[in-house]
Amino acid sequence: MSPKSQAETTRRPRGSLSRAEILQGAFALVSDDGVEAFSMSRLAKKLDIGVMSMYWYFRNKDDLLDALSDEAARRFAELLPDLSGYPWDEHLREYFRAFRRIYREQPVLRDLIIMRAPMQYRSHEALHSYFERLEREIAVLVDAGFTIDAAARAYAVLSIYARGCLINERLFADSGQERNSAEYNAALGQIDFAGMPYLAKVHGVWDPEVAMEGEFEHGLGLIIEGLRSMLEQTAKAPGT
Amino acid sequence: MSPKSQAETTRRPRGSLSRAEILQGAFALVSDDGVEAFSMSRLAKKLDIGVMSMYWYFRNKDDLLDALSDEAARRFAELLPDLSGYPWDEHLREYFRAFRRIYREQPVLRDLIIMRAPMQYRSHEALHSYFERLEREIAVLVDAGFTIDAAARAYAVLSIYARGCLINERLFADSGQERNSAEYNAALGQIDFAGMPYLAKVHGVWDPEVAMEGEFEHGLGLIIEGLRSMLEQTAKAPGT
DNA sequence: ACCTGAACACCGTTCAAGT
DNA sequence: ACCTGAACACCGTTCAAGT
Repeated sequence: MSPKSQAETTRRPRGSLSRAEILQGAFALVSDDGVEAFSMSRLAKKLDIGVMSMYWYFRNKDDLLDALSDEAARRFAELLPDLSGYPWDEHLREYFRAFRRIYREQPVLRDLIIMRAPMQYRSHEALHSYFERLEREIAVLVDAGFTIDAAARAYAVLSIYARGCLINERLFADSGQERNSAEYNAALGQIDFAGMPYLAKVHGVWDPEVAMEGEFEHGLGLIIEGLRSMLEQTAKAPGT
Repeated sequence: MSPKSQAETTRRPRGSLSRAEILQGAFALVSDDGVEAFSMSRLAKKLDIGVMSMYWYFRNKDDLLDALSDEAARRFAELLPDLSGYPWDEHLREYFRAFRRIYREQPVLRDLIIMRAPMQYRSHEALHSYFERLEREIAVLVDAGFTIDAAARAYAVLSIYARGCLINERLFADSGQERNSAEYNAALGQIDFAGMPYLAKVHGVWDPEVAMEGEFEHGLGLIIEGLRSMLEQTAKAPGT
């Protein structure tokens, strides 16, 4: 009956398993059910192996997830579009729009990269290609007149902001399902906005659904505007 | 010998337990050992009660943690300084400096508020006092000439940025201990910066320790600069 | 109404094998 | 060298009591 009935007592031959096969299965599992549903037992069952077999290739669960995040970071980098040719401000805007779009379209990548440690590039190759990307982004800003430091910091600020938005959206999404929309809206309905004239006019904005859409774009514009203002000031200042 | 020897067979009297006592114990436990170390069993042992006793007051672990976050949000609000009297830009800067300082000084609050769902204010009172705070912050910006919408969005952008920085610092802190500093630095050492002239000059900045300190301030200044620039443009535009 | 223990289905990992 | 099952110490929660 079960597909196992044949293999019930068979043991996998020596070279039949591999790091790559485990990672591939893990990626599929996280894709389908999310990181929080991922467990060593479930992966073992999916791959039809003993749980302990994976401990030959990975020290522990965390080590496996780290390798998985590294793989996710590689896939993410491949999805970034080529944006050469834009002026610096449009370049930044499009870069971080693409950044957000990719993570929103592929929740696996978001869960493995954004929601886990900020530095996923543990392997040498991944780290190298990350730095190359960074170098190109910094170059765009330096060519536009920013100092190297200002360029690096600008990229960092925008990254943190974009990551913050994605984390916010994620946390809202999975807490907002049952308990919040009910309890939160009930609590919200009871609020008396009489003493809060300003909030009364915008409190529609605090509806998560409404807020998130415009929010990211607005902050992106704000930070780029700050950069433009900074650039103009330093351009005037030195004089000679 | 053990303090339990007396009470070994005694059963707690009816009114001896309370929501407040459980939350207090839970807060202490999370303070001491962090959220990820928190478990129902540990809390029960600490309070010297049966594990199931807590399920009379809370539906489940998540429900308990939600209530705990609500309590944490209340404590956070009390720690915010009064900043009336500052001009709008200095006000924003000081507000979010205080925001970050509190969470850095009290990791419990950070773990319970920043690292969990973005909307912790489930109870009516907590939500109300949050909105009152929001109203005051928006008022500062509206008085300075911002539209209500721009003011609300400005606050949201700065919140997301500040939260993003705190999350980054947190994730770095607990992943950076053993595995990263060793493996990451090893990988970093192998990188050939020959083809990356800009990064070669700033890559000290990417050392987490160095980066984090100036990073927050820089982004704060950048966003406020963007706001100033926006304010000047709208002030000129309408004319009459 | 309030507190509890036994039992269940999970989890990650150690250890001592098997081949 | 590579794969495995039994066993351990945990976890959250259901259920069926106790008082």
